Amino acid sequence: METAKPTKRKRFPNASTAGVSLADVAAHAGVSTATVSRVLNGTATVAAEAMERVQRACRELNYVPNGAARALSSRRTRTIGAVVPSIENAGFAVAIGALQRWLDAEGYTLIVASSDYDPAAELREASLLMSRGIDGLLLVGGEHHPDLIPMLAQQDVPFIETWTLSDHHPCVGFDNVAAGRQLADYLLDLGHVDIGVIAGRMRHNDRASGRVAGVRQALEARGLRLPTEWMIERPYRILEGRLAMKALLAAPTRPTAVICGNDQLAFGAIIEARASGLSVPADISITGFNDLDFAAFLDPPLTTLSVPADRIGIISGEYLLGRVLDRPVLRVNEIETRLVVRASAAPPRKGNDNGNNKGKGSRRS
Amino acid sequence: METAKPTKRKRFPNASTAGVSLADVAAHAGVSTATVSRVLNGTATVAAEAMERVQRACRELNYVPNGAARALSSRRTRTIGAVVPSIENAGFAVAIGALQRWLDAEGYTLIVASSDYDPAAELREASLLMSRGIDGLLLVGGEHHPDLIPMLAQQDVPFIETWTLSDHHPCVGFDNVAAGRQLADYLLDLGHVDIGVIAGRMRHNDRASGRVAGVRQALEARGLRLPTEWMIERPYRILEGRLAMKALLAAPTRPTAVICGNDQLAFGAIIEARASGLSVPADISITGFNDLDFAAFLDPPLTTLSVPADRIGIISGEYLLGRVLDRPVLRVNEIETRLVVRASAAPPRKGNDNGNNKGKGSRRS
DNA sequence: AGGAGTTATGTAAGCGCTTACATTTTGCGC
DNA sequence: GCGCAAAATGTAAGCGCTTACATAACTCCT
Repeated sequence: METAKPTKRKRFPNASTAGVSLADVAAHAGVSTATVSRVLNGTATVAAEAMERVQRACRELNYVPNGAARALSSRRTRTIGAVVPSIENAGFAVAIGALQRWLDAEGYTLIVASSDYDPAAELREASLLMSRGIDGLLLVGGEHHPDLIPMLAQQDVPFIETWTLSDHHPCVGFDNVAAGRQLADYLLDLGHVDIGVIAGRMRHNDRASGRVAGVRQALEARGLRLPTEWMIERPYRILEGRLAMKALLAAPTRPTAVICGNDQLAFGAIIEARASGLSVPADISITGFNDLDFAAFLDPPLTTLSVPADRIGIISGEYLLGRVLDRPVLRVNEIETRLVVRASAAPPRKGNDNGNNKGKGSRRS
Repeated sequence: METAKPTKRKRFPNASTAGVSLADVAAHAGVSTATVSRVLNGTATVAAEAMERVQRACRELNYVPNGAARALSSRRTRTIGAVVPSIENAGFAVAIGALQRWLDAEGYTLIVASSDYDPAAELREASLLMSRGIDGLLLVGGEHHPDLIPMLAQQDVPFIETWTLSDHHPCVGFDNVAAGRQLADYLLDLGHVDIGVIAGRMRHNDRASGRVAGVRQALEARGLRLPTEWMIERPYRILEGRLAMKALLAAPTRPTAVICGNDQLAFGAIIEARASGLSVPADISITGFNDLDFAAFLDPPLTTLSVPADRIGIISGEYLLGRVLDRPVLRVNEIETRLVVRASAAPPRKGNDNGNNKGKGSRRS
């Protein structure tokens, strides 16, 4: 046991060697592997003639670099991760699309995972992304599993919270409470006092919750409140918007205006209102959120709050790569939302005959 | 020079050692790194007691594996790549979403890149994905840059062409020509003879071209043809659908039915038709393609061809991982499309007064 | 107790690339 | 030509993990 014999073993005796390695390029070009690496990465001055020989060798050999080797030795993957609540949500898709294009131009790759609005899933996905190796991580919102941020700190992975503003963490977004307030104030200024809300799922969704809180604030500032039966939560889908509006119209009294958590819910709400014989916005005003692609084309064209989701994507990329590459970055990046007034909201009908007169007294604070 | 002195150098003297390595876990658990690896990957029998010690060590040390090291040594990245024409295209988004969820359940990661319908960009993106390391690649359609397939073969990367059927390559999809023919036959059976087409961009888009070819075949089988001025190409966006319909309505004679390349174009076409004073489908029938989320909610609800995009994603995953893991796979995977008849198409009005009587003779072959 | 076979575990090579440090080459001034 | 400084290039360690092969431990049978 103490005199273990030195042995010579072959590693991977049957392994395929189809790939061209950096060493092959170096031999072909007549330089060291270090010089090949320098040429490929632009990390040092290389004589023009040697550079040309290396580049020709890469072309002639059809060299494809091994990213895992590069990541392992450089301790950088040149990959950014993003965990979003739902990939199919168009707002996130726009931001992700913009981020992916921006990163592409910077020579970086984006990996996207989804959490289905569940903080435990977000933690799990983030952990998986980190074990695959990411140089930075985009998160959505400000509410996470308690182990997530410490884990990112331990692994030294820069992150940014999007669609929200934060007192402590890097962020790009807007004040969701103010956004909700803005929509409610717009309807209140039109003369509405009976305002309902169709929100997305709010559990673990601080953005949706914040906007509803903003609506409540605006109402309370005018001595009004949001009754329980006018507060509906539904997943962000057209059909769910229909079902939510159906529930609102079935309430003992009806609102004259409805603030929807996004444009898909608003689309469904409009369809259901009209199917119920109501005219939009004459009988009931409806607003959306996000100004998705189809919003302008609805009948009537949707009044909605526009969020430049592509800016969120790009600023996230700038922040994360700024951190990776030690560039100066802003911790807080506020973007502008914009109320896009189209035709789905109007002053309430005077002399309503839809049961509102009966409920008006009970909604004053 | 001949007597080079042996030197001892420190690698990364200032490197941060924040990460816990497999060696740390091994030391903590009192086993070799090989045993830790065996436990984590389930690649060999390990005594229950040792396994428990390893798992506890991972938990106590918050061990996060280094994916690059794993990929380099195992020659597997456990990552699948996908190059799609446009990430924001909802049909592709559904397929990608389904693939991503399926791969996630298999412990694999998906990286998505976009080509903007450009074969040169597709080649570039595929090459980048390969240098990052992918175990398989999803492609869209059957038309590619000539260097792409040979490069995949050289790198030994399994691939699959989606949304198409192929005589030579792995594929999952449907016959695009037959799909176009089916839509045209449906309208012809309703009695239409004056049929226009609003297609997506067809250059390097064999799917769109195939469907238009199918429309032409159906017309020609009945002694009809598709006039040049009724063949419009537009990017897949709602606004473009409006512009295309505007062009069709400005033609000397108008079609009584329009086949749109996807539901977004159809949406825009419906809006423009109605803005022009036409009733859909009474004055002009319109069909879409893909049965996107909003199709059923349009006014009138859209008649469209439904493609199970999620099936495309999942079957792609099964095929690619089957290849990676040496499971039996089918080269050709045909999926069913389905004509979803809603309310946007109807028999043509009798005794049309929109100029069609004048053009009828010139469209007979 | 010894031998054979099976199971469990350890050793050490190496996956492909990067880069700190060492060495060589080049250019310039005297 | 020599000396010095700067530029260019080479050497070799090692990033963290996997796994082929070697060795040790265990079990069963005679």
